[in-house]
Order: sequence, then C-alpha cells, then structure tokens
Amino acid sequence: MAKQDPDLSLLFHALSDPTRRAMLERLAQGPAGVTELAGPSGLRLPTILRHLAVLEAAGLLTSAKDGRVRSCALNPAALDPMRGWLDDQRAQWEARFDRLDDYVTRLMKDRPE
Amino acid sequence: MAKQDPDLSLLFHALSDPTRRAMLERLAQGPAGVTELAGPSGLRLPTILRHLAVLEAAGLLTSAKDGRVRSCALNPAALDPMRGWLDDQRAQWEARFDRLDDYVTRLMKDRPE
DNA sequence: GTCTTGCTTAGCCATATTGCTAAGTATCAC
DNA sequence: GTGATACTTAGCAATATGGCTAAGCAAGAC
Repeated sequence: MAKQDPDLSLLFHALSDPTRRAMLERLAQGPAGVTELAGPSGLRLPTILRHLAVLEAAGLLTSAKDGRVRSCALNPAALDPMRGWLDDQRAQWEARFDRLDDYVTRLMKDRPE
Repeated sequence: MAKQDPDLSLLFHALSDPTRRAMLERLAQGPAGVTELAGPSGLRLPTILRHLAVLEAAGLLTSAKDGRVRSCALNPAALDPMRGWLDDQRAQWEARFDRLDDYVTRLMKDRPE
C-alpha cells in the first residue's frame, strides 16, 4: 500500500453508490472506456464522469486517454484498506469471545468443588 | 445472513464517516451507551444520535433502552456483505490473470517449434 | 419531592451530492 | 473537409447530509 493513511472515508463513500459499484464490477473484468461504463446505468455521460472522478479520487481506478478514448482500469490494491478495517472489527469482536472464554474457564477453575 | 438483499449502499455509506467508524470500533469491544460513544468525538448528542440512526438503519448496530440508558451493540454479521463484495471483485480480478495464464500457456503450446 | 443525568425531538443552516441540459473540444472514419 | 464519435466543461436545481441550539421527557440519586 503506497499511501500511509488511506482515506477510508473516501473509499467507503465511493462504494456507497450502486452505479459506482457496478462500474467497478465491470472493471474487475478488465479496462473499459467511459461510454461502455455508462451504458448499463442509463445515466448521462457528465454524470458518469462525475462518478468516475469520485472513484479516481479515492484511488479505486486509474484512467488514461488514448486518442479520443479514455480507458479506465481498476486498482484492486485500493480495496485492501477497507477489507483490513472490516477484518479488524471482526477480529476485535472474536477476541471478545476469547476473553469471555478465558474468564469463564478461570471462573470454573477457581470455583471451589 | 438473514436479509435476502443487504443494502450495500446503506452499509458502505454508514462506514464513510470517521465518527461512525470510531463508534463501531468501540462497539467491537462490547456494548456501550450513547454518552460513552459520543465522548471521543466531541460532537453534540443530537449529532451522535443521528449517526447512530444511520448505523442502525444499515443494520450495523442494535440498541435497546434500559431505564434511561440506551445501550448499543455491534452486529458483526452486517459486515459480511461488504467483505463479500470486496472479495468478489478481488476474485474477478485474480481470475483475469488465470485467464491470461491459460491464454499464454495455450499460445506457447500451439506455437510451432 | 427536587435535582441530576441520559437521552430525545424539533428546527435551522451551511455544505455536499447527484442528477440534468447545453455547449464545447478533440479524435476518428470516410 | 465533413460528419460522427468520445468525451469534457459549465452551470443549474433538487435533495441529502452533517453539524448546531433549544427545549423537552424520563429515569435515577438523594
């Protein structure tokens, strides 16, 4: 991960819109141009460009212009900080049960027969 | 997962705010009351209540009133659909290289010596 | 019963977001 | 060179979001 402090807020926000998620899903198959990404959504191109800007600002995609075509590509590494955060919470939650187990086990052991 | 179609938009949006993430992080340690959750943020209680409503609407937490205290608890299962979505994109991305490997392998095999 | 504590509701305001249309630029195909 | 294609920019409007203050309700402590 290149960035020291990934902006989780930008990342999660970027994924909070169904159109943006759908575009990323398409890009997971391979690069695509703006018009192709716009197709399924039914939204107008300026709107799509705005959504793409959100995704690019979050680091989830990169784009490059080749002639009149702008090709967009998924940056899968950008998904990792979010997964990391989710995993951390899950881990903390699981640790709760471990601590509870320890507590109950200790209680049983200390319990006078 | 109880819900047939988790609302990914609600879920990702709920995590797009640092205050809300911080509160979930705290709840991963165990249930907490509203005033305790508000403490670290420095925000006023009505604002906190609004944030909690977002989290509850997304299914990420549950709350119950006991006397004058409202206790909030993390619902860790609600994190799973997001992880699932992230994993799916990662999987699709990896599959790209598998398909590329197959293609290149086939190319080398079909290549006249 | 009175005071304190822990929320809760209502309303306001500033900012952000999300969609659109209109107009424009640049590349490509013929 | 002309027309088509693929964006791109600017501006507008409606809605949503995120913060606040003020006022209120209910439970708990004494």
